[in-house]
Amino acid sequence: MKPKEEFHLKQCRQKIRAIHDTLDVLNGKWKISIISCLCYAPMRYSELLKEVHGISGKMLSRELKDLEMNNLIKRNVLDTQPVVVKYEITEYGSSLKELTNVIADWGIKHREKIINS
Amino acid sequence: MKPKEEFHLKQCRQKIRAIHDTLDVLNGKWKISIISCLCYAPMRYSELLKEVHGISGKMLSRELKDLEMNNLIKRNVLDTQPVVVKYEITEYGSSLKELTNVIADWGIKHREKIINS
DNA sequence: CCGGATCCTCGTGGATACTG
DNA sequence: CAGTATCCACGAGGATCCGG
Repeated sequence: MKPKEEFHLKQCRQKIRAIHDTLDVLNGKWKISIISCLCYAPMRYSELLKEVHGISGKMLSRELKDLEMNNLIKRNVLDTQPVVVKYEITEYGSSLKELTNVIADWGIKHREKIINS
Repeated sequence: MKPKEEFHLKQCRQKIRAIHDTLDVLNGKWKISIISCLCYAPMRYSELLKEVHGISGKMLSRELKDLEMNNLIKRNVLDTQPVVVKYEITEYGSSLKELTNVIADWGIKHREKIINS
């Protein structure tokens, strides 16, 4: 193998490892949507349940717990009656905003392509 | 609700729909890695099996079939003995390159953050 | 070498009912 | 309102063997 190819291959492997690292944190089909949603505004549990279309209550609470563990979102319990819980994105979580934008942009293009074919 | 908030909410919903569209095509934990790999060079089945670390043969062939159906990659059977099969990225598939870069970049940052904490 | 077929396991995820 | 608990179905995904 030529040195140049070998270099490319090394880059490729590093990239795959990095992608795997990201997907470990954002696994499942909901987490990116939740992050994207909370990038716009803090939201309550019930609001997320409506906005993230198709998610069930169990999955939402599970995913929220995961995201909180990874310090991507923050859970705020407001001291009211009845209880109100607000989820908001952390500073670290907002570093994912570009990622969500790129994914959403491609989705829009893809949808157009499907419709036109 | 104020008009401005309502506008934001609309944007948010559209974005979530777009994200879902993308994830429908790139579901599972392997497709993005495969795409990223083929962005570097066309590869054979057995090469991908080594490069995409952890994937099993069954999953690889299944994912490749999915990606081919969505016109993101192309399967080339070379007329040799024994048979050689090369997978390469299509023009449409290469429109995902930016996406893979952004995901990989975040993965690298995230790994650094984990190590430093 | 490139997979397909088969069998098996386990996690994902929905539905529903229930608690504070 | 904001979840938890339980039950259940289904598909993801691994292991292994087989065929062109």
